[in-house]
Amino acid sequence: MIGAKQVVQNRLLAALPRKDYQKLLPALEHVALGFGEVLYESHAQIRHVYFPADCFVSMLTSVDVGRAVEVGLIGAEGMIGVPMALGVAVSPFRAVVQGGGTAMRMTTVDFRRNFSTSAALKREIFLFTHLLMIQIAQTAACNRFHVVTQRMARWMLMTHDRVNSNEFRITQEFLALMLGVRRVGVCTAMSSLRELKIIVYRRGTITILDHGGLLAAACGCYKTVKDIYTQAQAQKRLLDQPR
Amino acid sequence: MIGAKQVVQNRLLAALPRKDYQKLLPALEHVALGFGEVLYESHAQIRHVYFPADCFVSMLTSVDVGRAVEVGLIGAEGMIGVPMALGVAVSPFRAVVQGGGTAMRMTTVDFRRNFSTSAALKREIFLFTHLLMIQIAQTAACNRFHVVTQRMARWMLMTHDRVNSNEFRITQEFLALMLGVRRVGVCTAMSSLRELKIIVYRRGTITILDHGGLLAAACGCYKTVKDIYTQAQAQKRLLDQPR
DNA sequence: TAAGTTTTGTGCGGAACCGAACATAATTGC
DNA sequence: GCAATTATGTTCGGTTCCGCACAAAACTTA
Repeated sequence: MIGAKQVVQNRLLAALPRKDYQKLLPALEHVALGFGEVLYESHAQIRHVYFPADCFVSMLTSVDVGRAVEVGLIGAEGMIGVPMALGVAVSPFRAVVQGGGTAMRMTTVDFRRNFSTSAALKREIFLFTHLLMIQIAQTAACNRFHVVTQRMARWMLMTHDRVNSNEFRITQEFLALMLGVRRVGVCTAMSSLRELKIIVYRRGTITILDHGGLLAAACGCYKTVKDIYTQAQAQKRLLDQPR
Repeated sequence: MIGAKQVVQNRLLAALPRKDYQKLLPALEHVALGFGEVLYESHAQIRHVYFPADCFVSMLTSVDVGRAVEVGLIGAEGMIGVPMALGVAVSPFRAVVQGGGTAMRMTTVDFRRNFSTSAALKREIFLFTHLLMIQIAQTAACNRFHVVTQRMARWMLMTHDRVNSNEFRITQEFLALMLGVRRVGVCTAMSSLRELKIIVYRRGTITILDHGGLLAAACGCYKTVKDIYTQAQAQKRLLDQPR
């Protein structure tokens, strides 16, 4: 079981050279994160950075009072606490655990020390920061142009990539909060996908039946961001080879 | 005239200690940027980073084909080419000069060298990267929740801050492209602000009459982001004092 | 001054979504 | 099994914005 955890661990850490990773290990703490857990409140001090293993986390920006929308979704491919890499210890976003699971975490103090002494860690985290920025910007455009069904399908695909399963737990109410729409809108969109036999669902559990159909139902924003992530990984492997 | 340019120059560079700035100077080139000039195409190689003096630049993200929306607006407070600071030499966004003027620029080669050897420059640029990320995320939320008039008023306020004038040139057509709406929508929104005596305009020129009124017409997103920028500046001054 | 170009204004039917309220179904706790 | 709770489904009037088309006004150029 411990061995298994080592295998499915955070990909950002996994990409580090063994030496750099060994140096980090003493500062890393294994934690279990439950659904709905709030890692950062908006504008609050960051105490730990998190490297998701098999959980994933929503980054939310709020406007006015009470209204919020998801601007980023981070799983095993990244880190929660990107501002720390930019020298800021305050999170501008609310970070909420969307899918429960485990993660490695590190205190900000440990992070600062390790970050400044590991060029490989810097490289990985800066690249991820760049990718996160692209994801957020694409979400901005997506929110402007695409209808609920498309955006919801995109959300399901992004989630699918992060849970590595065709099934995941989420209520319409919660999904509506992420997309910043009424639950009624999600309800309508979900039944339309069900009629097309793209998904099935019952009380808090969604199952993807037709991945291709879901891709077709989603806007291009999913593919756009995914391709950029994939490309970045490919280029990294290319860089790693000669060494 | 040369002296005047030195005074109104880019605030990010102005915040550097004299020593760091002197080191940069030989690599900096003064350039004039005209309205509509494209500094980066989306997904294209970055050749220079730009430090706006009295011009400002829109960052655009596109979806599908032909449809795009502004996700960030950068003036003298920042730099164009943030990905370079994250080790990426490709711009994910299209960068278009929105208000003509002058800027300092530096080749990517020079930037890489100077960036790695100036802790102060790093600190400034990383902080700005953080702020830009917040601006983009706020735009994502704004695009989701706020109506055209509010978003347009926000755009005018952001532009006002960057041109330091109550008057600036922009056509409804162009403004519609930035906000990702029809020109008709901008037309309606602008006439409603005119009726309220908040602005006047004629053929490509907008004049702000009532700044407070414009603030009230805009959504909170303007103030939210502006306050974070201001706060970051204040904290920097605080840090600088003891030295 | 006249013609051409650019910019701004208006009208219309339709689609998507909102707020609010209420109805039904599945699950949990007693 | 029954009540309470949670989740999903449906309806309705109203608002905002869309695509499209066309008209009017302002500025430029010959």
